[in-house]
Amino acid sequence: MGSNPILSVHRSMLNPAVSSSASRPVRVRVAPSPTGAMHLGLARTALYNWLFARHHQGTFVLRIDDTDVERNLDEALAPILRGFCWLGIDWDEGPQTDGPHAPYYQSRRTARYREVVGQLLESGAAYLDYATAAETSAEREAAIAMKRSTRYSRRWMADTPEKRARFEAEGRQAVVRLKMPSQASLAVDDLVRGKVEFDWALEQDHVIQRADGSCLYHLASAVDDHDFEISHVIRAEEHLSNTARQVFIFQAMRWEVPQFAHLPLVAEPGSKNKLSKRKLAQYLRNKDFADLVARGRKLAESSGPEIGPDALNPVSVEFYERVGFLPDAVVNYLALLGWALDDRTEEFTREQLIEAFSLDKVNKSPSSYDPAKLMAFQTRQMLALPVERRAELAMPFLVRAGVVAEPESPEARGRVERIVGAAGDRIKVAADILDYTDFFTEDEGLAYDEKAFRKRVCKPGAVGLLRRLREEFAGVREFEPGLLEQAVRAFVDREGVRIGDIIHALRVAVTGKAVGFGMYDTLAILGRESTVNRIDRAVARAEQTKD
RNA sequence: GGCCCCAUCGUCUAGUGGCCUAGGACAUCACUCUUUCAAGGUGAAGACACGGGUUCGAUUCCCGUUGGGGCCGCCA
Repeated sequence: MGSNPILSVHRSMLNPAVSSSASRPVRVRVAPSPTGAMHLGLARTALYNWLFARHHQGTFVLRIDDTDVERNLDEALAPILRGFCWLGIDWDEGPQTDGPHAPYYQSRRTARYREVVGQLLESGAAYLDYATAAETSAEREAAIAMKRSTRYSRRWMADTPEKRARFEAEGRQAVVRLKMPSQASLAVDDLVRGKVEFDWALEQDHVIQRADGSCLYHLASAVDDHDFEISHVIRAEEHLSNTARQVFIFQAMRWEVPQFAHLPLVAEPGSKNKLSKRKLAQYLRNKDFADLVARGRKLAESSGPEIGPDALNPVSVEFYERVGFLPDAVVNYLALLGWALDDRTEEFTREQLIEAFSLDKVNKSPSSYDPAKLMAFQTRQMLALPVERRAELAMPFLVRAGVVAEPESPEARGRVERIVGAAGDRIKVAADILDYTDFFTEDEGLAYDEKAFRKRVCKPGAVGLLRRLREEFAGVREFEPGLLEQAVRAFVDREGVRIGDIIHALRVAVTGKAVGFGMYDTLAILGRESTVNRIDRAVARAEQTKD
């Protein structure tokens, strides 16, 4: 049908694309419903809205879509607000800050919604419907079974006072439905997708108000977008099919329709399905995702039960905060998940992002969340931080794990700085410090990797070398990496062995493990006393196991 | 099933008719450095879903096919 140019010209004349010609001040919003956790996808949508607002010196509104009042608002909202704060996405109007259109909670705007419902009813754009929920769902199922359109039959529509009286005599209660047009179509000029068309006849007569007078999402959303003077509705693609019925409300009310921009979905690792909080078990099959989750588990082990399930789920923003990601790294990664400036720029500060961001460079196809790539941004930014700062970020994890006492001593601080310095990019997120708590354990409590111990320390000749090296260490002027290296090199020369012949045994003796940081850094962190003690202990242990 | 959307390396992407023997990043692999593990250095492999048009010329425009996704609630 689109192949006939005359027809399409004709059609587009009948149905001019919806677009606001008047340039209004930029006002955007993100409208989370309080579900108790901030989904990564919401974070990305919020970020794009925020960047768009900041780029255009517009206003970023945070509105709480809590028309479904079953949940405890405060409890469910706090983690979401916290997510915004942590990411550094600040809102100009919304909870706490308020603003000219307060309140920004849908649950407190019901009077206004009812007013609009009244007007819609009056103009004939909506009608009273007396079907029960059971009746409509039975009808819908029958339609599906017969492979017919599931559009509501309007069988219980009360379009005359008589019908209304009759239904009410039956004890029925009315909901309010939108009366969708039965012909023509709507073309929406989407800022990322271009022209999108909807056939009105296929649109459902959506319920906008329940029998108890409470209003539903589509109505509330349209009313708020109008009342809050939202100029651009930037939201996820899952809302694309909702657009027609919302535009219908705008048009019925003769309101100026905002511009729409539908963002590609944030998809699962390695698939195009919508990323979901509930599919954690499945995502664990992805190695990079599993690595992330492992960090959360490690953290939970070390710091006890105050950590809830959302904090352990990388689909939720809270996870990244908990395990010590840098918010800027997450923001940088998320910005690039569905948007790119050019063929090479990947690192952006917030300011650069604001400067560079535009909707016309947003992609159309879903983008899979890739934990490995996020980690690359994180590692890069982490390593760019001075060692003092990284130590500062790591410290709370050690305190919570109970290996550093509070208030921390200058000695502890110095030691953590040395550990962080020696660890280099092995500490990618702040919680990774938890891999190195052995530096804080008592010498007597050091556990050994048994396999490594046998291979390295129980090796013939190793014990003798360790004994003599211990004496060497006892005499080193200062336990400092450079001097330690000199001492060890001199030692192996004297012994006529290669450095590899002793260093592995030494590593296992003092750390219990086969792998670790640079040997001299390790020794310097441990200090003379621990080094000597640990060698003694390992030597004794090796001699015992020999028998 | 209906409607809507989408389609470049494994992943994120550049590309808007000739600059493309398709560029970058992450991941992968190899080599190198090395006291281990990382990191670093060097290099390699790796994509325009398919079929028709339009055009002197298609990754790029059009149509179709296939594939993927979203929505079809008295949820948001």
